[in-house]
Amino acid sequence: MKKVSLDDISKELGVSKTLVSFVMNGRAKEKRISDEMAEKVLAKAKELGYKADYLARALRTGKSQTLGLIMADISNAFFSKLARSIENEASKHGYNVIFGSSDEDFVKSGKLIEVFKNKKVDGLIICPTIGDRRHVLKLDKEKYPYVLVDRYFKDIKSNSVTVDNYRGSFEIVDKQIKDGRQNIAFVNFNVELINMEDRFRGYQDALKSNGYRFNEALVKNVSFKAIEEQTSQVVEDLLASNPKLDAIYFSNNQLAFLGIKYIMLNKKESLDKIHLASFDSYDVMSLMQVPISFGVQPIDELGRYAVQLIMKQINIKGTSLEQIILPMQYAP
Amino acid sequence: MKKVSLDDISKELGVSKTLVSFVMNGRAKEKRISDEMAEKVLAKAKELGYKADYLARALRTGKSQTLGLIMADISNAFFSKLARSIENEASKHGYNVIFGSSDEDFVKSGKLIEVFKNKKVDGLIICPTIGDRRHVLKLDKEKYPYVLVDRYFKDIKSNSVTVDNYRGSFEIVDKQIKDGRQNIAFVNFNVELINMEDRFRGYQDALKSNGYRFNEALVKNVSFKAIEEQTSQVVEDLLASNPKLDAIYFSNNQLAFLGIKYIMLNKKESLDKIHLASFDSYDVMSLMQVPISFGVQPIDELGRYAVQLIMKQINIKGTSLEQIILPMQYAP
DNA sequence: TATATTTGCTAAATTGATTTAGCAAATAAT
DNA sequence: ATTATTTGCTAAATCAATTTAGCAAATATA
Repeated sequence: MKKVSLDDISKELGVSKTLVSFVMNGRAKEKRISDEMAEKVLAKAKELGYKADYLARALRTGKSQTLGLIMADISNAFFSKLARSIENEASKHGYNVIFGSSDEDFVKSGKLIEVFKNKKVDGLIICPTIGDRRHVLKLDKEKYPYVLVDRYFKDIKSNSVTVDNYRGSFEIVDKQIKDGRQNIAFVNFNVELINMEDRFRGYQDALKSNGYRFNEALVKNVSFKAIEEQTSQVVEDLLASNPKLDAIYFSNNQLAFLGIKYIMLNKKESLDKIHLASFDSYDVMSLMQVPISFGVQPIDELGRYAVQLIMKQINIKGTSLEQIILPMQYAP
Repeated sequence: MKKVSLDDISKELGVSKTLVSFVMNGRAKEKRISDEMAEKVLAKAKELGYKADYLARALRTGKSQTLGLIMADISNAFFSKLARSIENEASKHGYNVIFGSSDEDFVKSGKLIEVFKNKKVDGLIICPTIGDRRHVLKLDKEKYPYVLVDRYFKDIKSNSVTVDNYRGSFEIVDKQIKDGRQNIAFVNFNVELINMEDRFRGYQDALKSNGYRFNEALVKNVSFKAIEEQTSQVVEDLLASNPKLDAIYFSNNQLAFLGIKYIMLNKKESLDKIHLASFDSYDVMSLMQVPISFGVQPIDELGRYAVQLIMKQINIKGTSLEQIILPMQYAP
């Protein structure tokens, strides 16, 4: 007793559904439909509570008014905020968002891409892992609209929105040095993400530009799959084998959280001598009674620009690709 | 050069697409299609890289293999974890999730419900606000599959998965009292959410069962729209006007976070005398150097059961409605 | 007055699947 | 040998829109 179709309206009015369709799509003038007829149609549509069926329209037009969003893990604060920003901006354009988490696993993301394409999303917003390189190349070849967020590939020209990971990381480490820290450890993800690489370079160059030598022993890599145990292990190692250590810099919020957790529960006393830093943060970080400095990512803009780029790509054919790099913000 | 349709396969093999469709849906036996023909079809489908078009299928069958998820705000830790759990479970059933945030605003959620229905999601998972009552009733009338999560309506029989807010709240306050706190303030949302009400009742009854009298002046309500300023204000008031105050109990994670934030930045010294409690938590809460006790919600189960209920509703007609109430877990 | 143009509208194809109803031919039963 | 059943397959309708091509009637132009 629910669904009202174009047919229902056209039959009630004794006109063709072509006409109704034109009116409903605001093409009445263009298709020179008389004003009175257009009004009658609109009135009847309102009366019957007509809503165009997205699926039917999408099938015919190939446009679903839906974006696909693929991130490592929506339950991570960074990504969930990003998702919200993307949702908001998409909504302004009349779009909804269908999402999936890849857990930094390109097999998962590959499947998600295929399914989303098959569900005819009008564009994909992807936080890719290294392994997504071939998926991205495929999208390029197919000319499927997509935007990379937070990460990108140096040698693939894509639409992308990222923060200036190198600069941000440099500033954070530089500040540590200016504040007098001499032995700064770096805890990074071992996934070969371009942004992780850039953060590493920022760390190295900040040392170099201050005349410090790079010490291999102070750099630790942690695997995403065993992030909790390995972060603990790595922090334990750093504390145990570097008596002069006076700072630990974590390359993202998860690592920082786990590192802090380990220290708070096991080596709280070490905080007297050791300062902490994190590229990325959680809201609560500033409230923790821990000596920590951190970067703040412009997540809102990240999402907003991502949607804006994908919208251009979708709506304007022949739009050129853009790489947007946003500056970091800082705290304490 | 991309899309391979049933027609393509049927033409290449010189058979009807009916046959191809049957084979692709695993109904070859049932439709007594010869084994060799079935094999030929499958081989050709593989060769051409055929993937059924979800939209076309959805249009015909009315099933989109997509769930609609409506929550207050996906960027909130509670909801983003819930979303992830829902995503995981949905994926096991071959479903994707399209989401939207309502900001506790029933106009927004109403629109989201309409759009998602129009996009033919097979079921809705909703964290409703009070105002969603009529939306839920409408869904009932239309027999549209939905599940309420985290919140429900006492007088509407729905599928729902919630935690035992009353019991959880009671336990938290009871523990405060057992630990010697005598003047326990309660900071709550002023939205008339059933779970907020239940938490309030739990607070009241814990006081009563311990022979304490309920003190109106210790209960403060905060509006969702001005949550940050009001929480600060309310905490300031409580501290200022109740010299005997020895505990503040926040009814959810956001309030607790903002309350802690205010105290840490403005009234840190008060923490000597005052203990904090929160119904709900953030991961980091246990690491904050703050005297706090909190409940831990079984978010994973919340999401898992929600999807399981909606799947039953979708797949088995005449399934009866279930109300699942999960026990809380606790920390410190 | 004859031709051209504009106005207002419609039939039918299309999108890509699912599904109902049913047709020949082959096999089985009587 | 005749009827009944089974086997293997297909045509066409359907889902609900969009869009192309085009038809009469009314008006304008020559």
